[in-house]
Amino acid sequence: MLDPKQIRTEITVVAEQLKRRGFVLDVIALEQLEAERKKLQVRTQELQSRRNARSKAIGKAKAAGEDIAPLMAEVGKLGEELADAEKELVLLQSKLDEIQWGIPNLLNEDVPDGQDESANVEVSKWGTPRQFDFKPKDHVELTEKSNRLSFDQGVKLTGSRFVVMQGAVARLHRALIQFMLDLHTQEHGYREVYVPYLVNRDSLFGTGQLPKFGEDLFALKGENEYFLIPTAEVPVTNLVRDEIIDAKALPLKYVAHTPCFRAEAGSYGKDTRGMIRQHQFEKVELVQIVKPDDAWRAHEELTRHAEIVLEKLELPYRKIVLCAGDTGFSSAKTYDLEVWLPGQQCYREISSCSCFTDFQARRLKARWRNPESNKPELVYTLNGSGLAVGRTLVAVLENYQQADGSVNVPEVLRGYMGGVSKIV
RNA sequence: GGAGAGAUGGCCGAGCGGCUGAAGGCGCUCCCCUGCUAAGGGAGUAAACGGUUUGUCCCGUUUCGAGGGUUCGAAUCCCUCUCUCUCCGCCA
Repeated sequence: MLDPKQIRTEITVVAEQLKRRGFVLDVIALEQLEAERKKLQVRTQELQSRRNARSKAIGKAKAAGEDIAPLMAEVGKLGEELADAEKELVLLQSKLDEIQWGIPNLLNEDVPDGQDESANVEVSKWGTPRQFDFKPKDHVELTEKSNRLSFDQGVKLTGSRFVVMQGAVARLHRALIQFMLDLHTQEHGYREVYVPYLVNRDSLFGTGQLPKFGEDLFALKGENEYFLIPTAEVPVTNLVRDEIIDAKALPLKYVAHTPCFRAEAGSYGKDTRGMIRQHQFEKVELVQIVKPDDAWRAHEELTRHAEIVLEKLELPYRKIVLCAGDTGFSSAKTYDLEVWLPGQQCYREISSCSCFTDFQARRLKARWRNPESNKPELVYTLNGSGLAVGRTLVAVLENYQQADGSVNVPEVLRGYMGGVSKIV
């Protein structure tokens, strides 16, 4: 969430900035609620103060052996008045909270204007799409005969948008995960973490999935209110919830491999073919917790770490910066990496790297102790896919396919494949 | 699943109706002392929110796992929940 103080004191500036996203802030309603809040809070606190003073006086009088009856009578009415004021204040505050929790993050000034993905801006391009001397198949066709990628079996076991992998493809998928984890831990300085795949409401609130985007989540039935994680961002970033981190410990750099579960209500009809959009997929996620001053440098660095995965796999990609209207709710700036898919003859998103400034940290109460002020201040959080494994698998299959339907194994993965250089 | 114990500040840990926002210790900051190091002496050190000022000064409120209750007054008493630990059972 945004700083409530900022919303209060610079409401027109905030509203103006949010307009870039196409978000309309109801300034008048907010100002009115705020004025009421102020009045009520001051009144409530005044009543509390008087109640406290009276109660203290009763204590003293009692200790001195004086008659406390008159004091007791005086404080009686005060209590009722106070209870009413408190109730009203709580109600009002919850209204304000609801509005504030629904306001997206302010955008970094580098973010280009635009309403939707058509306005995203390409930043760079790496590699050149391979020229095939045959018509390249997409990953579905490629694996059809061998049944190494079976959407029918996924449907049988669960339903649409689930997949079963077998044999060499399943192994390639696992190899990708190992390769990514090793790269990030050994060369990029991340700490590997293993985290729960089920999280509670507080965690989802902390990273911003709740209360606004609950329909994208799978929730468990049962005694406890648990949700399947839509990304490792949720459990990993929540590691710092309610913590005050020593300045010397920053930056924290975590990498985690987890499955991700997304209901994505409303996405039906889009990407129905193949494993581009599944309810369950694997991802290797990078998370950084940094000092505010380091955030933008860290954002470039983290994005670079994701790019390197693609480069080592020799997969052509481009890097784009999302425009104002396409940038996610919690993010201040997002780069997407898009990999070339010969089967679709286009670039498709394979990584999304975002800087959330203090937006998540404020919800998380994630702070660090700034040695300059010696006071706790909010950290900045970042994350990015490094990479989405399912889509990387698709990219490898399609880019490394041969005319005979076999697939070469990328050089860097062969060690993870027991030396196998080709999947027949 | 059964039985018991517990949850207090950055950390450890006392308190068990008013004088406690909270003893003591550790850590941290500043100062003094000692030729480095080690040791020692002194002072300070919770957060959130609001008012006020925009001066990091002052005033107030809230917070001792969470929520409710008793009371003029709750860290302290009662109820519910969550979590942690110990023992037993079961289990990868």
